[in-house]
Amino acid sequence: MYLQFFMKQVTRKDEIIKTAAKLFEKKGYSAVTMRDLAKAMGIKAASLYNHINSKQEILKEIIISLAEEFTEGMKQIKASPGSSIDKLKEIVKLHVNITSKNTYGMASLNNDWMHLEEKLEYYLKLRSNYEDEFRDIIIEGINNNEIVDSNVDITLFSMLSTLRSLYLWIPQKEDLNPDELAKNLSDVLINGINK
Amino acid sequence: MYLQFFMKQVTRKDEIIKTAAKLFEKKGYSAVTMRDLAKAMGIKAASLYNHINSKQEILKEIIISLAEEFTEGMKQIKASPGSSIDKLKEIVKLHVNITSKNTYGMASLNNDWMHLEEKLEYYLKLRSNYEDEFRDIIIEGINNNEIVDSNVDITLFSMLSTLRSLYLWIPQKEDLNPDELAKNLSDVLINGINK
DNA sequence: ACAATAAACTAACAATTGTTAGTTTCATTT
DNA sequence: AAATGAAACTAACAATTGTTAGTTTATTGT
Repeated sequence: MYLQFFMKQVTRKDEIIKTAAKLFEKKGYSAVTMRDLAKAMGIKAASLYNHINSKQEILKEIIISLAEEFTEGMKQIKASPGSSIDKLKEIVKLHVNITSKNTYGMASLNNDWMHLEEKLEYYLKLRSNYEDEFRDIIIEGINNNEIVDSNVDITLFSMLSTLRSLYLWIPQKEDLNPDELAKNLSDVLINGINK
Repeated sequence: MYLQFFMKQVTRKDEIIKTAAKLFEKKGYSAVTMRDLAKAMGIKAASLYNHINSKQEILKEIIISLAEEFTEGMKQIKASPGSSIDKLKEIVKLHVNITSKNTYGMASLNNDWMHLEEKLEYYLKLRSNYEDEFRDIIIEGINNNEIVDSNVDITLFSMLSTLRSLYLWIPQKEDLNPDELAKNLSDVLINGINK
């Protein structure tokens, strides 16, 4: 393959994972059978095992790679210059970008993480670290007099809930491009809706 | 039973539904077996069928009653006097109250509605009506110059996402009472966090 | 004491589950 | 032409699934 030097090869395994994510989004991990997945791929269930080791592994690949993307993004934002409000805007962008690229996977991340088993602990650690660093930015903003001094956890909760639900809304709003969505969303989240 | 005239009787079926909701919250509808549910009730799986007709029925009872509660609440808010902002505050209260009373059921409402089958269409209708009336209140507020004229759908999305995620946060914040939570939440959602 | 009722039980079922073993097909490389 | 390797296949498995039928147990009202 003469493309492999500058373009990441899409393996059969990748296709299976992508198709699985689509099915998981509709019915959830537990309700999707290996025969459902095989049918969606146009093959027999047993053939899937030439490419993957287990159903579990598919879920793990979907969720952990996304969780690590968020971790990496947060690390960069934390290290960046700019005000706390700027950093919050960057977090919004991070969520919009990752979710736009992989809405199906985000559904699994949000709804099926409890079925991770061996990787569950690792996932929970990434998630709680992420929330802690998010909270730190809010606290920093309050101390800098940039952010209004209301209940920190409620502020965090409100922003995170909205950002985590993005996967539900982005698919049906194709007219809005990611940059514009991120801008509008930042406006509402940061400035509120009161006139 | 001399209490039945002023207190609603708690039947065995009610206990099963309540226990099921707890299990569904942890692992999702599909991953919970009738044997899991029976074990949690301290009985055998077959005994459940003396009280319920099917696994499906349990899910239906959990979700539809909640959906109808929201529909009824929205109806009252719509008919109430007061500004659009007042109505939005009432919607926040509605969500906080219903979710506080039944966090487990709210998890099913959010994550397992797609498994409703016969009642799916009815549920989807209630939900889209609810969203429409929510949107109408926002639009009314913009026209009255109460609410800032940003993208209506993004405003709706942001508020609804936060309110729908309440079931994830209320259980771990027992110190905060519902009224105070509703007040703080309204503040953040309506006035934003910018100083 | 008797009958009625609620709520549990045992035993079993047909279907579906994730997965394994071994085999075949077919395009590419030697 | 022969060998290789990727990717499909058939057939089967042991376990688990929701559910039914028929029976036993305990409590309550007459």
